[in-house]
Amino acid sequence: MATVQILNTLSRELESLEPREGQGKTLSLYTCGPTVYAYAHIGNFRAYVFEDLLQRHLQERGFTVRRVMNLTDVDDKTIRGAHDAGVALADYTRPFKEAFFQDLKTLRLLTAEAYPAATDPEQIALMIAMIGTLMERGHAYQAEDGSIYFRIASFPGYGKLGRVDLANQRSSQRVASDEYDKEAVADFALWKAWVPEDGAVGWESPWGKGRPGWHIECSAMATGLLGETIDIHCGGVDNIFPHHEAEIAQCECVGAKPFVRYWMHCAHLMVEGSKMAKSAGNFFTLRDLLDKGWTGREIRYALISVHYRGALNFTMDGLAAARAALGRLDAWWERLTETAGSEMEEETPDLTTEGFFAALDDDLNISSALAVLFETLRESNRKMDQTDEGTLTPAQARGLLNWLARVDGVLALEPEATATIPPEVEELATARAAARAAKEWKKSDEIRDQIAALGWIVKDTKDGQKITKS
RNA sequence: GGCGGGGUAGCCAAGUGGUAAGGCCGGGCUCUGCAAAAGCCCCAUGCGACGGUUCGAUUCCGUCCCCCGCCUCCA
Repeated sequence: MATVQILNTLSRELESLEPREGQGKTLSLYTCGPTVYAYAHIGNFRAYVFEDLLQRHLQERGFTVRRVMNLTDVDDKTIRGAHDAGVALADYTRPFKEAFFQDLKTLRLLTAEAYPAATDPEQIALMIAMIGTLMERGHAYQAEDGSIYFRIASFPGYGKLGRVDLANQRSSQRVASDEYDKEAVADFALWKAWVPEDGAVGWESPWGKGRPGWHIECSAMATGLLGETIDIHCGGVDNIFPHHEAEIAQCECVGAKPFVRYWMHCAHLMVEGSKMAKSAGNFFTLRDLLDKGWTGREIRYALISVHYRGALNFTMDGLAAARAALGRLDAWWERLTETAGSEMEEETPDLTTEGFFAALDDDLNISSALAVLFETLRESNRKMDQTDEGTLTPAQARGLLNWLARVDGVLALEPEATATIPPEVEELATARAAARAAKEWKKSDEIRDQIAALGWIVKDTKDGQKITKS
């Protein structure tokens, strides 16, 4: 059995993914979710698609994956958004949460075991309890503004994930302005005391009314739902520091040792060669792309086909390339299905197909995996082109289809269910077939135009007409 | 300034101390009444630059150039 190797951000080394003692083949996976103050953008989805690929491949390798993803539904941006819209916080975030779940479906992302939200009462209670423990142990303190801060000086391990030496940091201007109450500039908020701008948003706590800090949210949810030690924790590289660093500090000071065994981070994406930014006009939500006519699976392909640790340059050309590649895959799939016919016995063709999974074992080397897929496509097509003894047998085609089903368990790129052809189009097609049989080409072409006018495309193949939606 | 990722054909992108996967585009051919689709074939003397080690380097070492990210709440 091959082992799955991944690059652990903590060690910066390739490590074999092994479950904990006594956990059988179960791995827990915590993934940082969206802040629901707006529609998630294509950069966010790059991370989610990477995590989905990871989960699916682990499952293919026989692991049971317990995954949790959080929803941040209270922070400065959501509060400001609700205030500007003149609605309650929950009413402001609800549509974005719903949209998020729709988007997950569009991109064919597996559903997590739980999607805890920061404002869930039980999560707030967990966070308060955790902060209480940190206070008792001297890892946190209340500042003059009433907020609770984590005392970084009390945790020597701080900086180990991001390899950050706090003594050697350039002081940035945005730190200096409002953080006047803290013992040290790097100390981060665990509990933010209520201020008038918070309006109706706030929860009672032993330290007064307020709301949780961002970092404590993930710490509480992760350990609360998955246990003190999490196997894998993922996110974007920008979360390494300070977010994940803070999570480690909080959890390990409360008792989890270690908090996370394997950290994995994906690189950012760029759009048309530059950093995605609203001001640059290259900022896309998933919806924006759907409106431009791209499909979820095309976007999924474009996002999944570049190794997660490399910067991904997301472009319209890239989407077009995804569309073309998928079209080729679809045609092949269909051809294999026809060749296999009703044959159910499978025969393993003489092609090195297992390399697909072996490539993914190597830190999710998707490029090599896709290379195996396309090489298999070409070689089997070559066989199907041959009419004599070199041809692909139905049993071999069945074998390839079974392999393809496993491959697609990981890639999730199967064609959309074909739309049913309306009766009037069906009738026209029959008439056209008759005209073609009679070699009445002009009539045949006219009917083709009529069918096109109804939104369908006719293609003549050696096996007769094929009708697809335009 | 510190830390990290990266520079491979028109575009995207693997990879290896021994002579460059794969995808898209492009070209050719096959199929075909036409069209479209599809299939097959072809497409990097070279892997940011310059040195060095080596029988041999894109791959190792050194120097340099460029791009991107993080440095306190952005995937």
